[in-house]
Amino acid sequence: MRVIGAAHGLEARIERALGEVGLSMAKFGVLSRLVEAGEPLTLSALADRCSCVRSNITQLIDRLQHEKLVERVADPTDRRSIRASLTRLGRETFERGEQAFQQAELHALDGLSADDRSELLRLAQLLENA
Amino acid sequence: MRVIGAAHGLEARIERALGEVGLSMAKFGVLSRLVEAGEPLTLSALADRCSCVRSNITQLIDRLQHEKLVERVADPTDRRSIRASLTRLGRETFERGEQAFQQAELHALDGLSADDRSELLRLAQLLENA
DNA sequence: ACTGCATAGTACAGCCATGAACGATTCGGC
DNA sequence: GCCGAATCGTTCATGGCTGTACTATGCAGT
Repeated sequence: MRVIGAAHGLEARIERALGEVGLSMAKFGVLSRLVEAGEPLTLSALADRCSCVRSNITQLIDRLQHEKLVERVADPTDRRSIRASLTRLGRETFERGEQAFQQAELHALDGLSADDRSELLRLAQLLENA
Repeated sequence: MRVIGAAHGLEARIERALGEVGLSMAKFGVLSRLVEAGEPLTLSALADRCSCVRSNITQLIDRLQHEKLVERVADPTDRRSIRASLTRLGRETFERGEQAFQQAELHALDGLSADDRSELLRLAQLLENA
């Protein structure tokens, strides 16, 4: 499936761009969800929004915490839960990642006309709901 | 990037289909290259054709060999090289994987018209060469 | 021949993702 | 109030992928 190969190429480009600020797609995804939520999120909530399993989030947060981009904070209303909270460094790193991401995105679509882009988006949505 | 999400969905479907004959995309890819080459390939050649690094092939072949789908055979002309050779079981498993793969591929594109499919292919190729 | 360099495969460490199993907590129904 | 079911996060095993080192071998050029 050629489509998959093309997508892998795209991913690699974005991954490379994010790599320059020390992020991966996975880490950037987590930071994005935290930023857009505007408040610390439960690890389960994070797993839902990242469309992955909870054990994956555990590891991702482990690494992000180790890099001081997020913190684990207790949830006062449910002692089972742990919330991931963005640190200042995390928020800053996200913003730099955002720049790199958008730049890579634009650069990747250089060769496509505006019509092509909207057509591509339409087909992608069609595929997802099939 | 919505396109990447759609591609992941596709991959998951194919992966599930291949799973029913005990294969993954990665393993199926290796078997495909061996079948299309028609002869045992060195691990480096395999890495080139699979567009991945050699250490990845080492592990993949480890697993395939463990499942008796391929064998490691010495290369008489270069004592550094090791060739991966399809077993009878490997060839049979590939053929069953081929069926599952094509079926999943067709099923995934159910919702697209013939025009949409060729358009999708065109855009994918455009993206790859950008 | 010998030395130096490229190549082949592997070992190892790390990242990302999954699924199964587990202890801790919460909650619903009785 | 108590018990069973659901939920929370973690751990472990497995698989796929990368990049870096390392050994063994081949291939110059001198």
